[in-house]
Amino acid sequence: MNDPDPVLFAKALADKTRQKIMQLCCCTEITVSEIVAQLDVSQPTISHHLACLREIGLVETRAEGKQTFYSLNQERVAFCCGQLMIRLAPQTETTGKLKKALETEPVSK
Amino acid sequence: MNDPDPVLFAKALADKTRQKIMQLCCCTEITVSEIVAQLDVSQPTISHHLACLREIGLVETRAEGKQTFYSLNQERVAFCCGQLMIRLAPQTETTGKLKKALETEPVSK
DNA sequence: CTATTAAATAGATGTTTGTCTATATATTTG
DNA sequence: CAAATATATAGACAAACATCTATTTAATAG
Repeated sequence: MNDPDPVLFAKALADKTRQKIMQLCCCTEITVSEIVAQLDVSQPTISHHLACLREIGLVETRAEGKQTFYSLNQERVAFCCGQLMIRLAPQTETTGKLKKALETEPVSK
Repeated sequence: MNDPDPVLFAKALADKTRQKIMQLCCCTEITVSEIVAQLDVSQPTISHHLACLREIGLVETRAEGKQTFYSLNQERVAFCCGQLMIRLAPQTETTGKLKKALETEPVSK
């Protein structure tokens, strides 16, 4: 999947519920029901937010029987945050260090 | 000004016109008129977006006669992008390197 | 002091978005 | 196959938002 537009990426993060979901599936796979159980919104709303995140490749999906496991694509999130930093704060020391770090790690993932 | 909420920060970036404005005032001071001249939206709309960005401290202002010069607070933008990365992509190599870079520079700035 | 120019504010309007309920789809179980 | 369970989709609706025009405020120029 190609790199998301910086505006679309920001839009994806611009909601409290979605950021919570991202944190929940950040370091582990999690099912929709488990997310629903932890947040105070309906199951269709969670599914809707997951669809948003999936559309721009921020979460990945693994079906297993009735359940669907979601997990955050942390590499992509980190990359997009880095792109925002480079685009919108090119002259800071922080950004300089980030760029240098990315160079020394030629990894695209 | 205290650190902006990660959701509010993302919301501020979640608009094409605002990201363009941020790029225009990223590396130089610029007046409202100059921004208006470069983007295809009305002056009040630009002023409105600048007010959004100012509210959460992403731009700074300097009045001079009739004109108001805006400039992006790149340090703050970089910091907030870094916070997002750390929050939402804590386990990536990129994030690890960013954190390390931030430690070796104890500056809070 | 009046006219002009720069920017901000007010109010209106159409679009986007987050949420809900209801329903559909798909998988497993009995 | 029928019931139960997990998730997705459809449609409705209200709140938030991006934009515009009109107007106000503030500063300079004549």
